[in-house]
Amino acid sequence: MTELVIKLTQKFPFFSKNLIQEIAKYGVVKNIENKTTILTTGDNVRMLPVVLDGIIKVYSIYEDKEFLLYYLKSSESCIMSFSACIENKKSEITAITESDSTLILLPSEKVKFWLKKYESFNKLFFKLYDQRYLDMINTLNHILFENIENRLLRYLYETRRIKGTSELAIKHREVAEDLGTAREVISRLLKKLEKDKIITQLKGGIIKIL
Amino acid sequence: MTELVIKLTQKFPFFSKNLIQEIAKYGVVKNIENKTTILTTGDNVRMLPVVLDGIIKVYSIYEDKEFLLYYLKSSESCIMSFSACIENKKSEITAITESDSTLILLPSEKVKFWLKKYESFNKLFFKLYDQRYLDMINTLNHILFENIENRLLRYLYETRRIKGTSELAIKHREVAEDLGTAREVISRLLKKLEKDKIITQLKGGIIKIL
DNA sequence: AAAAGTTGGTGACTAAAGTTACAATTACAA
DNA sequence: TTGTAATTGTAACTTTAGTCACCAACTTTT
Repeated sequence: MTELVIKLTQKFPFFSKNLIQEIAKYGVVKNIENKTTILTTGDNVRMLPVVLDGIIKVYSIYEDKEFLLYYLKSSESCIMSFSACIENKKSEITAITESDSTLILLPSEKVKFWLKKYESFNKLFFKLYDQRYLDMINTLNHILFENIENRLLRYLYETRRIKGTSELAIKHREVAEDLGTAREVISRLLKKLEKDKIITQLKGGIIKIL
Repeated sequence: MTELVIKLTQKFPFFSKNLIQEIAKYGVVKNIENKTTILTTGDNVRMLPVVLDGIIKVYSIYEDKEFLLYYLKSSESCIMSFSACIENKKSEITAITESDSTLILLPSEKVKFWLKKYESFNKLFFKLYDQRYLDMINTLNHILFENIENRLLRYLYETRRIKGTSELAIKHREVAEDLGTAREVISRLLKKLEKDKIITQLKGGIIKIL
């Protein structure tokens, strides 16, 4: 049993031996370093990326304005790439690694085939769609009915959860883009959160959640 | 060939004869009159509604505040009911008929079964998820980066498209709820659009798009 | 037809967040 | 280390939209 098979089995315990074998055979493993763009709006998607290790940030871009849609973690795939991939459409999103990551790229033809052949594979994507859609409904409600301060707090807590650390090395500018607002607004609010003893800002541009 | 089979064949030309037969056999057709709630947040979903005729409005409700997620038209189904249905979860949405409508209710067990057995059935739901997700990304960008006036215009044009008429019988209060804003704001803006000769407001609460 | 409820119109006010403009600080490279 | 670029801080201002208060018009109920 190769290392890849072992890893795939760990990450996808609900996949059958056969499916794992096929994925290992046709998938292309790639190590990608932090802050690398793996997909941009408009790209043709011929291979579906699935995350083995690392974190990937998925953005929508609308008239030059970014907005964070979701993070991809280990064992997850990007539903927007999935749909672009199986329908031969162009990518509607931009994906950037947020840590050194390992992906496995699955050829779109095989993805379509596995979708028919393996129920567990099929189910995974329905599940991802569902999660992402519910998530989107929440995001939408937050944008509509909550003020930015709460959205910022939510963002900080969520980022801590995803990254697994309370010390977030992230620029104000980036936070602003992720939330679809202006840098000044974030600087102001972070100062306020500091005053309220919810965070501290260490030197080196690190936001520490208390 | 029964009337139902004929109708199903029209609405779902990509479904096989067998699938159509099964749907006709196990589906329950319901005629539902305008403004009827067919599903509320928290309901158990044991039957998946698929629209044969009519229009259905699907809402999310967040702390008493409604927000229009999408309209369902003929040949469409509600992905949120779908996911609730196949995973035995409770509904996260509220659905209300916007015209006298005909639905066919599919038992969740059969839905799960058809999903495996019929590729065309499986594909339909992936397609719906995809459409709805892309739609959501757009909505999100509009909320974040456009002012309410534009969002209102978009809403009016979209409603005209869905309803197939330029004379929309809709209350200001309802428009406000759909867009997640306040009634006064809508009244003010509709007056402005009237001044700008983009709409007129007829008596009886009808908004006519020019 | 009078009363009660619903809907729409509007001015005045408030709050929130986006913008401008620039200063201060920190990081980085020559 | 010194100059340059990137990042952060902040005050003042503007804009947008949400809120309040109230009235008028229209509808429905009694």
